[in-house]
Amino acid sequence: MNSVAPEQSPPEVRTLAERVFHQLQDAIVRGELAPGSKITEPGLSKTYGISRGPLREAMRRLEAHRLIERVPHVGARVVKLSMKELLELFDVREALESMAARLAAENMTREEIAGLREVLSVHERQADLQSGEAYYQREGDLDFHYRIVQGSHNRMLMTMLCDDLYYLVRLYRTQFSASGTRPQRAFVEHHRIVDAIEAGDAELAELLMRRHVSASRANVADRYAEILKEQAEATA
Amino acid sequence: MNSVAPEQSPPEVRTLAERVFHQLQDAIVRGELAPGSKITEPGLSKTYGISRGPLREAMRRLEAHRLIERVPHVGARVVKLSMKELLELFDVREALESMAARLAAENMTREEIAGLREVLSVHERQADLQSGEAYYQREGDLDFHYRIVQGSHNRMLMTMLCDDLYYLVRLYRTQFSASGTRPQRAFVEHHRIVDAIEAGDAELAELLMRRHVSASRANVADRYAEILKEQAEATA
DNA sequence: CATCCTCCAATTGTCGACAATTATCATGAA
DNA sequence: TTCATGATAATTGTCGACAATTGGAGGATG
Repeated sequence: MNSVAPEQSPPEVRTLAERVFHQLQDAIVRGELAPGSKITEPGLSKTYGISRGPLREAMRRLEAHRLIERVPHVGARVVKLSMKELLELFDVREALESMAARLAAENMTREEIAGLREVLSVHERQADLQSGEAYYQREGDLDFHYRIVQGSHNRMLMTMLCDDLYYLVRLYRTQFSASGTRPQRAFVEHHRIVDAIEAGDAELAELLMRRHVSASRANVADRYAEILKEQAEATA
Repeated sequence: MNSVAPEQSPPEVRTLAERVFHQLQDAIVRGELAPGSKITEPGLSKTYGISRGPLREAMRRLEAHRLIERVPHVGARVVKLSMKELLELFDVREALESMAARLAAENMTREEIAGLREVLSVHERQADLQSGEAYYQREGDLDFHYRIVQGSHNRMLMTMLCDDLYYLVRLYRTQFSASGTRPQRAFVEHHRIVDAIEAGDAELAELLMRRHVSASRANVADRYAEILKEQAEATA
């Protein structure tokens, strides 16, 4: 057991359209389909060996999940996150995930909390390993957030975060090749959040999660400012 | 000018699939398609005079917007909100709209604030009219929330709330025939929120919006508890 | 040389037909 | 009567072909 990425219970692949939807979703998030690149229906149709009917339905779902952008009679492109949009994403995450933490503190079962602690200990072991493997850390980070959202017992929140926003988060990580968020500091923050949840302190859990996401956002913004500065100096 | 319901800038009706999507969206929100009723593709295809291709794409969009629920090889039904799901919706709104109010306090322009005050004054005039017209009050309430979300200048938030959640809110209002939210109290709360936004007090705006949505949620929950109680007495 | 127009290839939008799956209902047995 | 069972009708999933729209190449014109 212990797959890093949380597995969907029913992968829902009973139809061609759903299968190709998941395949495309994966390809986009992994960066196999370059951000901003145009995707044509005949092209994908041949690549995946299906007709355009189911393909178009898959694309409609991708569009709804904000992974591609379509213009009528023109075509579709893989979404390309700007820094502005990335910061917007963080604001939305801050709002939703802090609410999730609050609800988790109120609703999580003992078993769920135990599972959450298990995730934490796995992360610590990885941190001890001096992991240069940023990938697993990143996925592990998402795993942590996943479980808290699940613990909120709010299906609407779960859908919004796990089915929609987290794919965008993954996409951002590949697009910006974002290696680092301060792992050690994040670990501490994760621990404190779990402590608050276990204590049933909803307000504190909410506040800590909010700071956690906000700090992550600030980190990204700072890194971006640095990059801009370096570029300016390079051209000068 | 001054349409109560905010008009989308480009109604995006360049294709059959989009037109029928909006038509169906409207029909569902208005209750013309009964909640929980099954909708078949041949049926709608004949009703709207289009083939099943574009219709299926429209249905995929409706599914993504949570207005219908589909099961592979079985069919689709108009969504029927349970009280549990309705309360979940309020939690999500509380998280997102309080964030929107905070951002609005930081980013709204003078013109936007003026427009917001205009909305308030329209509501007051309606309130003076002893309006039994709950409908306009409800739409006016959404208009108020719309403008604040717009004022956040966060496109992702705008899409989530205006394009997705607010249709569910409308749907709930028809399904539960929810006439009343404490209009007079809501007006006062609206005013205080605008005051905070105009003062640029992000924290206060956020807090007030949060309380506003939370109070609305509590109101719904109380009404529901009453109904349950009445039903229990009726059967007894 | 720049600008506009025309035509053409490619892509998207739409349609009707066929295949696969499911729900219904009638039939019969316990 | 009730339950299992199988045929049948209806609905969903998929496909290929045709129509409509777009973007660009190429040439004509100022």
